Amino acid sequence: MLPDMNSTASGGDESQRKRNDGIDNKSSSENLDNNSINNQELKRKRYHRHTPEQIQEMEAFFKQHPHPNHNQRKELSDKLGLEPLQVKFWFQNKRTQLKRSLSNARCRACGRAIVVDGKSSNEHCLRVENAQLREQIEYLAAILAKFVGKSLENDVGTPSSTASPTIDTKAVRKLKGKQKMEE
Amino acid sequence: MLPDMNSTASGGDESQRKRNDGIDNKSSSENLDNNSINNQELKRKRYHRHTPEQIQEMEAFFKQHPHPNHNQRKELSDKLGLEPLQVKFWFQNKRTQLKRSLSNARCRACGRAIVVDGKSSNEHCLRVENAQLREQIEYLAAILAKFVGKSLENDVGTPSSTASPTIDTKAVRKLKGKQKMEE
DNA sequence: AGCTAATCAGGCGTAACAAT
DNA sequence: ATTGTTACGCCTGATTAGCT
Repeated sequence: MLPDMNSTASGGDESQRKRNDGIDNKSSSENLDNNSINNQELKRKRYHRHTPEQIQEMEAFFKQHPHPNHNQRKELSDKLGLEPLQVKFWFQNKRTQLKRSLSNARCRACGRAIVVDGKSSNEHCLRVENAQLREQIEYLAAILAKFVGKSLENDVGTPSSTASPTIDTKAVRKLKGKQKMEE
Repeated sequence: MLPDMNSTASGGDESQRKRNDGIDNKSSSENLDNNSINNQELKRKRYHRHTPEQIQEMEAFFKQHPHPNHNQRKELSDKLGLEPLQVKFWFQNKRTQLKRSLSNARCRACGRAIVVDGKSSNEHCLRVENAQLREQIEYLAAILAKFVGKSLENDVGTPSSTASPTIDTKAVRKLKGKQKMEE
């Protein structure tokens, strides 16, 4: 099923596609390409679920190795009749899901809570806080970078334009909520 | 998904190596395993540096827009004779580099071993690190305040208040990845 | 609604390589 | 040997498409 991609001769593999820069041109109907339908019928995003066996097997594997490497993925895909890429997707989504479910406990005020794989909640809280702090530093640094230009280098005395909507980073997105970037 | 971009038909490209956007194939190794001996020559990674003009131009752009969107990237690639993907890479690398240079904090009070690759980052270290991060934030905020004056609405100086639902972010991820599995 | 497969853009780490 | 630059892989988080 899935197409495969890749193709380079060397062997490798995996692929991930990327499409490009073009943004979305595709909006709209799925296939509008009238003339070439021949492409691949596979391409469609047909909804489909993996069989219970496949899921079971993967789930079992997941318990031992939440982060399979390419060999392991290949092995699995091979055994289950899925493509490596699908296996990869599955694990990714699984991880996300797991994480989401783990974070229902709240920790914010650090009132004790979840235990993330064996680490004490205390340590965990510190780590979280730490991560947040770092994020914030990143955020600040980003803004600062915009004002300053690039630190050393020529003079930087002209921030003149105050309006710079794009500051980026996830921190910003997170802080500001959603906001499309324009420009 | 698939296939790519043009893959089908087009055919021909080869001239310059990668043209597409999607580029991604190749295997390579990740960390641990590498058994294939056979491919070595194929994998050549043609190395080359962009010309001073290209760099200069991009750098200039970077100052104004560290995060160019597709259009901007395309425009640049067009003007400079690079592929969009290369431009993308360049900006990515540039951002990383900048960030690195901005954060020289490191854990010095703690004794310098910020990440002990085994599993022993104690609470103490975390706490110290934490304090330093706060200090750094304060510092950055102060500088920023000078540039911005008063237009910041939300206070930046108070971390934990920022709502970020995600509990484990990069810090955790880093730890997990590095230490494979514990326990 | 709630799930699940797949996609996209971006970040991090790192391999490959050139220059010092 | 170290550092800097280009390129790439894998990952994550957010979204989208398609069921149930």
